[in-house]
Amino acid sequence: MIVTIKDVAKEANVAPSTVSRVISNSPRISEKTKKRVREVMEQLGYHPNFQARSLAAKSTQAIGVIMPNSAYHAFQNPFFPEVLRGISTNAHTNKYGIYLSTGSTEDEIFEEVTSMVQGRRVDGIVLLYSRVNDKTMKFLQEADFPFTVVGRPDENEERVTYVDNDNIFITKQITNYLIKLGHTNIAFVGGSLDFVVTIDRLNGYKLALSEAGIPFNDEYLVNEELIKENGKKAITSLMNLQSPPTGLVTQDDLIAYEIISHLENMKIRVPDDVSIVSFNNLLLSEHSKPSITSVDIAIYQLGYEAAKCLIEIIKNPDLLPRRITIPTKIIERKSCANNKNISM
Amino acid sequence: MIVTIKDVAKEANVAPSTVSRVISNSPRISEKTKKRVREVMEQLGYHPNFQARSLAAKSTQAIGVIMPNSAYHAFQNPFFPEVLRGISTNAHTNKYGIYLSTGSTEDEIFEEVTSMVQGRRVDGIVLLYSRVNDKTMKFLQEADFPFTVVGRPDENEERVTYVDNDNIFITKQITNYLIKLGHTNIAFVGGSLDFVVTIDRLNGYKLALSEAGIPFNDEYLVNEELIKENGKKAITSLMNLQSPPTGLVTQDDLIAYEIISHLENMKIRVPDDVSIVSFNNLLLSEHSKPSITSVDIAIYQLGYEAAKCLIEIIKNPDLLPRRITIPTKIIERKSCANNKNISM
DNA sequence: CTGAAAGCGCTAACAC
DNA sequence: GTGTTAGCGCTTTCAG
Repeated sequence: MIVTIKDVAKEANVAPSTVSRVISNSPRISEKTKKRVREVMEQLGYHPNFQARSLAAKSTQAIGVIMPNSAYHAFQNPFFPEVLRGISTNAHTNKYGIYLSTGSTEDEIFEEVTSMVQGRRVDGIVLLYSRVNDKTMKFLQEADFPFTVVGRPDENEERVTYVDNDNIFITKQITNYLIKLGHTNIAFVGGSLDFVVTIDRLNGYKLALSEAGIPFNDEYLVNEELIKENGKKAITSLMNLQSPPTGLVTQDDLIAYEIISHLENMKIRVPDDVSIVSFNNLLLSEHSKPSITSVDIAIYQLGYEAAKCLIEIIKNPDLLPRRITIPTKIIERKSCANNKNISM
Repeated sequence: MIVTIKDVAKEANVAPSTVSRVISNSPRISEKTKKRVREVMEQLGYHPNFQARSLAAKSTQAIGVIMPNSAYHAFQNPFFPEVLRGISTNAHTNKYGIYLSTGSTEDEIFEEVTSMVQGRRVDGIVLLYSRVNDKTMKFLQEADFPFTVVGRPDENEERVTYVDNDNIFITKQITNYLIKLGHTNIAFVGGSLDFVVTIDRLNGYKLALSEAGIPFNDEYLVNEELIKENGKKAITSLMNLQSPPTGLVTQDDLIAYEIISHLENMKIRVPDDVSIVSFNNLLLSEHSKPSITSVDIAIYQLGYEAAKCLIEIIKNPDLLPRRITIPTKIIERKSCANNKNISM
């Protein structure tokens, strides 16, 4: 019923190894026999068995993608499909399949990764997040297993290959943009400081402030999670500060929309009263009211390069680690205005 | 370096077959030896090799998820991460992995599916779309390979297991909602008629019209793709009809946002001048201006059930095909109003 | 209750 | 250029 390499070999009057070589298109086989074997394969409807091939060749032709499925990384966020699309496009052109893992907790992720690695389910792994002191990443390093990460690793930066934006720089830029519009009371809305991306962006923000001689005020630090839990409360308390912010640096357009909605409920207008800048430049941000000034971080590219580097490493494990920086672009729209209070 | 079942066997003074039985928790092994073997496994850091197991047992413990990566299925749409989350949650609790395939064209998808099936990469497949006359689905049926689909199959409905909303009914309902508000000029914005979901929803829409005695006008049929390509043009020509619509039934909140944005540019107010209803109930739709009345189709559930049914079929191939209908809910918000022209 | 041994379908030396 | 053969690591009869 199942047609194997032996059946093909018999039918084509060659040895199984010859068929195997035809499959891998070995140059040591004459075009004539290649042609004949391929015809038989076609005729018999032969398809190589991945498991058997993996077992014998010790390569699975699949890469694992670790995608945190947590409250932190809101799943309704288009970030993930977009990176995935990048990864899968590259993987596919290199004939690699994608094995997806979505753990909810750190332990679950760790468990899945170890079993993927030890059980040889995949040839390499791309990590879609970078958190401080991550045992999964440590495990991967210690096991010397091929992996790349989307984001900057917390530790051993020089020893892992990763793809990232220059988050410090770009956040400094976008904060400067607000400063140049006359804003000095600028809040930073970000995710957990367990994630390196948050740390980097916060540093960029602080850098811009300090270069402009604006003191850092930690009342202006808002945790994204608080907004997701109870946005109204979080925004209310922010705007009820003695000197409420007139500018907001947000990490994600989705959060920006939500904040704007709450502000409007409080009769605070964007951009008239408060200016807001954000990241990710979702398609939608062009059409929202107001349209949002957002940093395009080239999500697709991030995924594409991460897969590309990973496959290079798989093919040549001695490759030196490297950092790929994906350029970003500030897309200026209508969510920012000059600070009205500038003369105060 | 790699610890195999033999190493464990030697260390525990049993035969490899015994270790194998311990792994599958065979009742024929005494608790005593189970315990001992497990200790050795732990101590040696043993992890079973998936490939070898698959090859010998002819089961991969992985399900394939086919996700069309096309312009039609805008990838920035949160639909996919959300179904995926449902699928992966269920798969994971059943100890199945997820193998992802994202083809861009019909042929690419077909190619990937055949190779997944014939190459025994997966034990079953969930199809994340249903299109008219789909050769991939036909192939799966003919090969008698376990699969489920999210959406209603075009053909052989009674012979495949699928998970869907009652799209005809719910679209009729939501159209009725508009009719009850006094709208008679109601446009339908939908995707390609190659997709069964579009066909069903269009039928629901037509049903509502006909029951209300409103003639169907095909000038009110707008193709979603046109909006994605050139929304401005599409909306302009719709609103410049002799009698422009005062109500809109849209297939996706994302499209709704975009339409609203174009309408506002034309100084047409939502909901004052035009009412709009939509599907998917994205998180965001609560915060958009105006907030959108949308059908919650329980995307997560759709995925969860599709995976559940698939795994049941894999475990018991003789199971009869069945249809799972996931209930929907209309979430009323602020994008609709009574028709001002009602007295005209 | 446990062991021995024969594969699963393929690849990769090693021959010739 | 092509064939022979010995595994890859596991499961599964069949014995005992």
